[in-house]
Amino acid sequence: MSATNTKGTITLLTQLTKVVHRRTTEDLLGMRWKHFIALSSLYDQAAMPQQQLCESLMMDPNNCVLLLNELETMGYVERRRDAEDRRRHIVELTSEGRAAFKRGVLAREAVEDDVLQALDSSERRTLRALLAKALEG
Amino acid sequence: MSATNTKGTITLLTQLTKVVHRRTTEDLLGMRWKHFIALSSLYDQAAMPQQQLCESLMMDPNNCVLLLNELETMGYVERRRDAEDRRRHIVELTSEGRAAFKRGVLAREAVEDDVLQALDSSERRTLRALLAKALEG
DNA sequence: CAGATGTCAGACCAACTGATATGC
DNA sequence: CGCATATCAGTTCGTCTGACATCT
Repeated sequence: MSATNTKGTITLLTQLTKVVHRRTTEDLLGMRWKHFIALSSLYDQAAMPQQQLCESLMMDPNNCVLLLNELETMGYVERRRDAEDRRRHIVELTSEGRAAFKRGVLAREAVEDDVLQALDSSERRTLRALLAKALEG
Repeated sequence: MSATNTKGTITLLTQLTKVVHRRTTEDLLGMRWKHFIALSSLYDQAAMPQQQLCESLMMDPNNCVLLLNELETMGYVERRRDAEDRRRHIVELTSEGRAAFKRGVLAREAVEDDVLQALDSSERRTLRALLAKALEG
């Protein structure tokens, strides 16, 4: 085992994520990071069952409840009962939530530029593609 | 803004890190992830000032104290006063710590294989290089 | 004395565990 | 009744803040 090989890919991954979180301030994003991630999932598919949202956020259902409580208080999402199965809640993005998310995207792009400044645009595309591929697998 | 572009690179980064942490159990690694990261820094450079260690771990000094207390209790590191500047502590990896780290590396490699299974070895090398480059910048 | 380093105690936040309520 | 979904309370964990001690 060489000295240069002691920092594995997932160690680097963890450390870069730490840098991202340090630089993504609530002021910059207009909301907390976890709220932004949640809105991000809802933006692509405006209404989805609460459970499905939890899964896509890799969050356990208990935490998801608390998160949605907060988002609902902020006026960014709404929960309504599924008519077909009244145990389920359908989560919907409000127009206010949609607008807040769009504002956040600009902030995220700024952080991304900052954190990935050492990479040119081709390298960034490659990085993004590799991360996406790893997550699919 | 297209729907497929709403998940930026740093969002994917965050989510992949989440997957990693879920799969890196304490049992598998033989210690907690944060302890492993600390030993990793000390492995390359067996003795270093406490403050420098904190910085390389991107951790604030207060937390670093607590972390080192734990590692010292486990018998993996030792702290001694710097003779040249008695305010400073030099942190040293013990032979026991060295051995525990080596065992952990095997576990980490297994998790890495698991998490990055969708990527071939060339893609993994590329990913690792891009992450390292971004962290240097 | 001022500044640097390290230590600890307390507050604070985020995540997990277990119990409860409702509907299938 | 057993199972699924959602909710909340309590606990636990990790991190941050502020006060203090030591040393230059």
